[in-house]
Amino acid sequence: MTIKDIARESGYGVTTVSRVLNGQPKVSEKAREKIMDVVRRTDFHLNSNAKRLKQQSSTGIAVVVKGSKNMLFLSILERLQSLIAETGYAFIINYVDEGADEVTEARRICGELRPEGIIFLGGDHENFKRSFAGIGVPCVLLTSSARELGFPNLSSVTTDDAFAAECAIDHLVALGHRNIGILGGYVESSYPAARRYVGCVRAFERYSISADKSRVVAAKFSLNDGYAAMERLLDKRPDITAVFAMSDVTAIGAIRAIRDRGLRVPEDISVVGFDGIELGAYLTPKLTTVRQDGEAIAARSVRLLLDAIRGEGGSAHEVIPFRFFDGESATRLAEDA
Amino acid sequence: MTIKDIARESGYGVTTVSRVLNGQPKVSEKAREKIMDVVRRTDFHLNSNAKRLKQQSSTGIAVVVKGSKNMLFLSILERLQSLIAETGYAFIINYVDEGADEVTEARRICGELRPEGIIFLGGDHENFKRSFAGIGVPCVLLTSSARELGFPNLSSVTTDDAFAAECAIDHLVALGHRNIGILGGYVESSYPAARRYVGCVRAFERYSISADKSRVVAAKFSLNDGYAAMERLLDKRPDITAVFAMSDVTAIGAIRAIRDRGLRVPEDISVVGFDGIELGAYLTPKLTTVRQDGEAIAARSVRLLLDAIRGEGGSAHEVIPFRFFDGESATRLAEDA
DNA sequence: TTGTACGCGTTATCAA
DNA sequence: TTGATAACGCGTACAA
Repeated sequence: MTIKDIARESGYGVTTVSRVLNGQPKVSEKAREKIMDVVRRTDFHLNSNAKRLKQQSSTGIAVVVKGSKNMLFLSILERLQSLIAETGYAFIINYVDEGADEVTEARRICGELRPEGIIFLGGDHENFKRSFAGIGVPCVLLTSSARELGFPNLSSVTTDDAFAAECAIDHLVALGHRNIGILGGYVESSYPAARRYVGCVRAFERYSISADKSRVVAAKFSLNDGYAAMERLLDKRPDITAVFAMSDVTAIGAIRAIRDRGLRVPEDISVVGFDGIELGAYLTPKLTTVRQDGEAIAARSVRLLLDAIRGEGGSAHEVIPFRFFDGESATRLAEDA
Repeated sequence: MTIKDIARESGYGVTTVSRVLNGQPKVSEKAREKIMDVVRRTDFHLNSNAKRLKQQSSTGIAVVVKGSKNMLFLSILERLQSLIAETGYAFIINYVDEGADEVTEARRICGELRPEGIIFLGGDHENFKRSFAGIGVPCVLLTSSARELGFPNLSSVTTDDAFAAECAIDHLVALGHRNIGILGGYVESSYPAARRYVGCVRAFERYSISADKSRVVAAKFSLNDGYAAMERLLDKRPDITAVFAMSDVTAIGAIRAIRDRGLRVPEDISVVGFDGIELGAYLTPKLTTVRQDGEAIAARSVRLLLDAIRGEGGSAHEVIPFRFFDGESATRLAEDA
């Protein structure tokens, strides 16, 4: 069943059928009705491969997700999909492992699927430096600033990670904590993790707290990595009274580890997370955290990408405001501690 | 940049280039090397639109997800994506709201994107009865049996929902509970919810417990719906001592609601969930639940779909075993209660 | 082993 | 307002 069949069936030519199907003007009402009639009767749909081949356009918008355990990504992803669905683009999703090279993967996708644009949900700057030059379509990197990468076709939307982390540490210090552990992402490969670490150090310096490496343990943003990292931290520094986890899932894993050691949260160890996933407010204690505005991040990034696809405006690097959420998982340090 | 350019550049014809690019035999080693050389140098990729147009094939495998709040779906989705990635198909994802018509949506997708097959993650039998006949490609429905729908191109992979729910109730009864509330999905539109309810009733009958409708509250599978449903249940039946929630996220929402009323879990109210999401074991108390084998569900469904796409084997309806996970959120009914 | 030429289904151009 | 026809880039009969 092709446009030719519809043409024959309706008594019109293929051009007219094409016009009707694409809602173009310059078609008589009579022709439109007659053709739509046949189309409906036969449940005909345009072949998008042929259409895109002809129009030199492509499959849709590809999303490359790095690290699927991160619940913030999941909520952003959901938002992205509904925003992209509204535009009529297909939504092609690809998960890559946290250790994988998302940019090389994106190049492969570009070659095979020819997306109009790519959204990177998480990404390693090193990979971008090494391979991004080969990518021609507009891209947006989320939760990691690409400003200093300086690619003309790469925008980014982020939270001010350093400042947000600083706020988290501020909060803990204000509660009397000075012996604070950090469960981080991998600072070398994760730009947000690096920024958050910078924020921590900045706060420590302000309070003249030594930024002791022995209180920092790297962890992927997942429940079990948070758990394992917290165990290591407790082994190395049983004296800590508070922990800042660079993602909420890490924090949740950490809380489980703390409890499995027979300690309480927040009485024995205060925990502050990062992300502000919906789940946090359902936990007991409610997770104290820095809330990234996933909705806004998704909305802005789609906006930037669509503008870039339309050729309007070059690359932009936006910073979305965060909010500190004062939950119950961090409390004042007991006087006698 | 097309294969013509590569042909010209390499001094060979398009056929040879095409053969090399598709790894076909009947090409001299010299030609292969020379051509691959040019391909690499120019970073050339085949145009998938043209390729698929020619091969009458399509975009990839579409996945229609109904109800994105369900964390079990998320883990299945992740698994699906990596399995499908291995096959070389593109992975096209579409979320539809829990109230929406996923089958009509799938028909739209079929028309526009021409996927080779469709995986439905959740779905309403009514929608399938009404509109599925228009879909020609092989499909698999997950977490809801399509056996009685009887479509030749619709397979399904499920858990034995009725039996699993029965086990959950058994567990509660064994702990001494007889006044058990149910936080369910919408029985009219969700087949798994209906099956789970059947299992509950079956268990109640065995123990001569009245299956009182006043102890049943419908809820979508999300945190806030679980919360709201539990509030309604507590209003209607403050005398319940245990709750069976038809999904883990519902259970987590319910636990928050119970605690916000000043009650304890499990001391005052025992809670059993359903799904067995990874998170459950990180909560305090650890969630007692029925664990669906998401990994196996994903693996089997991809297998079934690929077989069907290759024209091997018709529709099949598989049931994946579940395991009861005895956590800490359900405990023995206090004697004096 | 290699090349020529055609057609996949659509849209764009141009003439009617 | 309409229609014939030429691309779009690829795979593949068929010929060499």
